[in-house]
Parts: sequence; C-alpha cells; structure tokens
Amino acid sequence: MTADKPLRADARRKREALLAKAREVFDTGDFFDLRFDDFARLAGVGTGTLYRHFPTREALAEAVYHGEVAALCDRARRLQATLPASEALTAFLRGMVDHMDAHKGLARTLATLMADRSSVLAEGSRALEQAVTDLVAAAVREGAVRDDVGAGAVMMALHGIGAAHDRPDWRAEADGVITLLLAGLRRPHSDQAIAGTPSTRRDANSGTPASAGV
Amino acid sequence: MTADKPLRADARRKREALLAKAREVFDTGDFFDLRFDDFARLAGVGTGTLYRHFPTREALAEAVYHGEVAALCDRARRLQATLPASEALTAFLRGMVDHMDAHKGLARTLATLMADRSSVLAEGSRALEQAVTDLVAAAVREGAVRDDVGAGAVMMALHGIGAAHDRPDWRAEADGVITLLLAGLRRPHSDQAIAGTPSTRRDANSGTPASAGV
DNA sequence: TTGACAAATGGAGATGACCTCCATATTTTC
DNA sequence: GAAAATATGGAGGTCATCTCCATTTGTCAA
Repeated sequence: MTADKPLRADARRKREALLAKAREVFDTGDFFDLRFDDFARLAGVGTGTLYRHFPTREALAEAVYHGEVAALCDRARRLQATLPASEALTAFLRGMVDHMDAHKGLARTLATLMADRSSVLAEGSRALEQAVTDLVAAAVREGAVRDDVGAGAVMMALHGIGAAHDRPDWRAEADGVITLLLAGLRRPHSDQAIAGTPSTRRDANSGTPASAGV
Repeated sequence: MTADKPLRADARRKREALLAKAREVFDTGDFFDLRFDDFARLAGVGTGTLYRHFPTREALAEAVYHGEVAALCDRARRLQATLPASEALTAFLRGMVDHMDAHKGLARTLATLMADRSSVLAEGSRALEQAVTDLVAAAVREGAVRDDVGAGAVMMALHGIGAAHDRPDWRAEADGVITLLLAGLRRPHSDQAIAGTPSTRRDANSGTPASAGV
C-alpha cells in the first residue's frame, strides 16, 4: 500500500524534528493556539517543508497517533500472551485510562482532531480496534464474556472517554465507564433482560432503523 | 443570569430565521462545508446581523443545542413520572439512541463542535446531565442500580456514542454501548469484582493519578 | 575528488475566510 | 407623526493558510 521511498537524509532529519516537536506540543495542549506556520518555525523548519511533509494538521496528528496506537497494540498483545483472556481485557482497558491520564494533553488533542470530520484518524485506529476485538473475542471464547455485543461498542465508549477531556472529574468518571463496561460485558447469569424493556426490539436485526419517539 | 431584553420585532424575526436555517443545515451535515458568511446569505440575512446574533459558530450551535436539550429533559421528566426508576432510565437511554439516529446529522455536528475545545456546549448540556443524574439517583434509591458509579460515567459514554458518528455500524454499536451500560449499572449480585483486577486500586480515591503502565 | 542530477528547503506573497464598522433602514415611543 | 432607540447589511481590513520556485543540500557515477 504505502510504497515508502528511501527518503533523503536531510528530509528524514526534518521529518523527525517535526514529529518530535509535534508530540511535545500536543502533550502541552498548545497545538490549537499555534499558527501552523509558527509551528514550523518552532520545529526549526520552513513553512514549505512543513507542508511538504504534513499537508494538514490532521496528517501530522495521524503520524503521531500511529506511534501511540502501535504502543497500545504491543501492550495488548503482551497482555493477551500473559494473562487469562478476561483479565487481559480488564488490564488493557484499565491501563488505557492510565495512559490517557498520563498523556492527557495528547489524548485531548487527538480526540479533538478525531472529531473534526476527518476520518483519517479513524483509519489509523483500525489497528487499535483490531487489538480490542481480539481481546474481547478471546474473553468470549473463554466463556466469561457475553457474545452479543461487539468490540465496536467498547471502542465507542473509549472514544467517549477520550473526547470528554476537560470534565472536572475526568479520572473518576473514566474509571467508572470502564467499570460499567466490564461489569456489562460479564456474561449475564440467567435473566437476560436488565431492567425494563428496550425501546425497540432489534437484537438480531441490524438493518432497519426504527424512528421511534423523540 | 441572562436578563433577556424584549428584543425588537425584526430582530426576533431574523433570529428565528437564523435558527431555523441552522437546524436545517446542521441536520444535513453541511455546516462545516459552508463559509459562515454564506450561511448568513443562505438564511436571508446580512453578515453583520449574523454576527450580532451569534458571534461564533459555537454560539449558534449552543442555541440549537438548547432546544434539543430541553426536549430531552422534558422526556426524562415524563418518563420518571410514569415508570419505575430503572425502567425510566432504560427507556431514556434507549430513546436517546433512537433520537440520535433520527437526527444523525445534528448529533454529528454537535459532537464535533463539542469536541472543539469550547466548553460552551458543556455548559449547555448541564441540564441534560442533571436529568441523567436524577434518573440514575432514582434507580439507585430503588435499589436496582449500583451506587459506586456516578452519572458522569454515563454521560461520557453517551458522548462517545455521539462523537463516533461515521462508524459504519453505528446503530448496532450504539445499542451495544447502552446494553453494556445498563447491564453494568445493575447492582452486582454478590461478587463485586468483575473479571481480573483493576490495574490500580482507586475505588475511594479520586486524588492521586497513578502513572502506571504502557 | 568532482561534476551533474535529483531531492529537499524556506520564506515571500497570493488567497480567501472571518469579523468589524457604520451609514442606512426599521420599530417603538411619546 | 416625529424623535429616539434599535437593528440591518455588506464593503473592506486583517490574518492564518498554503503555493511556488530560486536556492541549497545530498547522492551517485566516473
């Protein structure tokens, strides 16, 4: 797919400088207060060069994001090889919050960029989603986790955690979300229904959207 | 707080026109492809007038959002008055997805704007959060729902649903999130722990962030 | 080493969106 | 119906974004 060309020496150097500065500025959270041109200057690079390497803010974000995702995927794989499936899942999700907490500015920035309708990042997170899918699938196979809710739902919730930066009580609430997810994923004992009735019956029906009330 | 002045007749008319057009364009999803100036023209209003009424895109969004939130809060109150607490909560959350599904473009637009670091909207959703908080609190009082996870977590997850527009299988996944939330909220039977151990013990400790993992 | 070709750089300047300002128009009040 | 108050609209200033190309830097063969 990506036929990566050998890239000349100085090009590589500048590119690296840009990425490094980007990670730094992302983490500080100052990315949006910065003129893109000024960012170039800050990284010791001309405007043209910046644009040559990263045509848009999103492209830059994507590159940074890739690193993040790769690290998380590694971690997922390591956990899956070490722990029983459901524990691996738990550890991964809990760790995810830790990670976001430690790099709040970055998570914040990425979530913001993600929300801009540039599905560029969605593409980048494909790998992450695969990792989560694997974790969930393993836990399902192990029998500890229900099989009627896909990993996509978990991804959505994670997205919510990332996007809800600037909530005053972010950490506690993020942990809360994970707790609910994990508790919710646990295979129901016998009584399928939770409480009350779903507004629309659509358990095994992913086609027709029901345009019910308000 | 907001000392609403009587507002002259023509002003009211223009304002209304702007809001109507806004709702329309939001719902179509074309809001971001539109120069703000052109939006004014589209609503049959001069640029100056647009800016007088809504100084920023976000201000406009907030106004539209207010209507949405009010409707949802009404619905929450109605449900709470009609149904047992846990059923009311279920119905509300399920209905929320229905609503987002029916007005996907609008939800999309709002979520995007929400993510731009303009906590203007966060302010606007205060009321919605209060409604959810009330629903959860009632369910807790009724004994059907755990009391160690606040409504904030639910808000986060909802935010995730809204923000994760443009997922190909959005509807099913959104339903999945709600299912997990509801199942997770159900008061645990006896075994508190879900599966495995949380990476950091912090159940009654909202202060120190643990910079663990990855 | 040197010459020649390819690749990359950087910053001056065009572009175009955003927002302000104020002369004119509309509404309200007395 | 006239004056005072309030609102309108669009021409034009401002400023971030991005393009273009003359110049510099790196690579490779002889």
